[in-house]
Amino acid sequence: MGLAEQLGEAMQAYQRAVDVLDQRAADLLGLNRTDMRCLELLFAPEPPSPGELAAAAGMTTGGVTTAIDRLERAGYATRERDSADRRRVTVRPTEAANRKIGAIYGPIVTDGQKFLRRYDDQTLAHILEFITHATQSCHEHAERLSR
Amino acid sequence: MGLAEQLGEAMQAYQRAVDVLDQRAADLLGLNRTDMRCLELLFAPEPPSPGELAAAAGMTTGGVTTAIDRLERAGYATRERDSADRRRVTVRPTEAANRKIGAIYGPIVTDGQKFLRRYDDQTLAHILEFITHATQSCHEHAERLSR
DNA sequence: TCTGATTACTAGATTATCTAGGTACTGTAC
DNA sequence: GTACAGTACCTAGATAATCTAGTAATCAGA
Repeated sequence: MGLAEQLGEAMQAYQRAVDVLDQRAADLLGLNRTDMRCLELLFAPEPPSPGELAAAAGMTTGGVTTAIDRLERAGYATRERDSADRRRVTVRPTEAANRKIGAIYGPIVTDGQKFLRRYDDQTLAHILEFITHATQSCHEHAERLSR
Repeated sequence: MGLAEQLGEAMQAYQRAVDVLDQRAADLLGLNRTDMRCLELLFAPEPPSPGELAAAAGMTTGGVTTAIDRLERAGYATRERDSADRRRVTVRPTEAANRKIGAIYGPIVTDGQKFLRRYDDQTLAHILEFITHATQSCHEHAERLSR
């Protein structure tokens, strides 16, 4: 089996591991997986509206409304009405959510950063390039599957 | 921002992208996310028992039983009773599940393999090493969070 | 051969999610 | 400015998923 093929399998194994970890994180936060997933999506570069969240999470807007209700009640998210278009709402993670998520995932990130010190800049650039490509690829294929 | 830090953010973005993709895949298979998650876990090196599946998926055995029922009914999994210990059951993905999952994720893997051709073996080895480490790290931290 | 532990399953209660429709707001055409 | 179509989010009731608690079958050790 070639290295590229091994890497394919490794990516799958990585996904399974992340999934188990996310479950533990959800347990700790007292959230079900759907709410956890919504919460993670709130950390995207632009905080989404409920509608965008519904599209990204593959839920109905009604379902998202109650999910946000739960996140808000648990203190992990806030709604903010858009002043320009008062129909629109922006959902943001709270500082508490930031902190708790940081406490859970932070050590893993730190671990990773430490591990990465063994590589030179060119190798790092290549890894970054690969992950970025994989991300782009996921977006494209998600798009493909939507049609 | 250093390369290692950028990579940290890239990994997060990657997770979000995978999540959206998984949702589309679940839609196509006609499964909810929990059942999809169980199905993915069936592709682990050793096909799990319902109990192991429950532990990995963070569900109760009762919940897993009905999830497997649905997967079986949909033709994606089969139960097989252990002949040595007749209390135990092994849950396996079916050929149909293999095929459908392949049809969905295969093109992405192919894409990735193609992209990887630009790297020499040493770089590939480093990327593989990084992903393997990240996987190991997830396992360890999931363990940490369980206590 | 008991006894206690383990494994998976079941029934009823709880919780989450969807469907369908409502309300509030926006922008456009008249 | 008024009516209208479109958009964004939310709500109520129905459906579906999940858990809690308890059961049956099997196993391993005294």
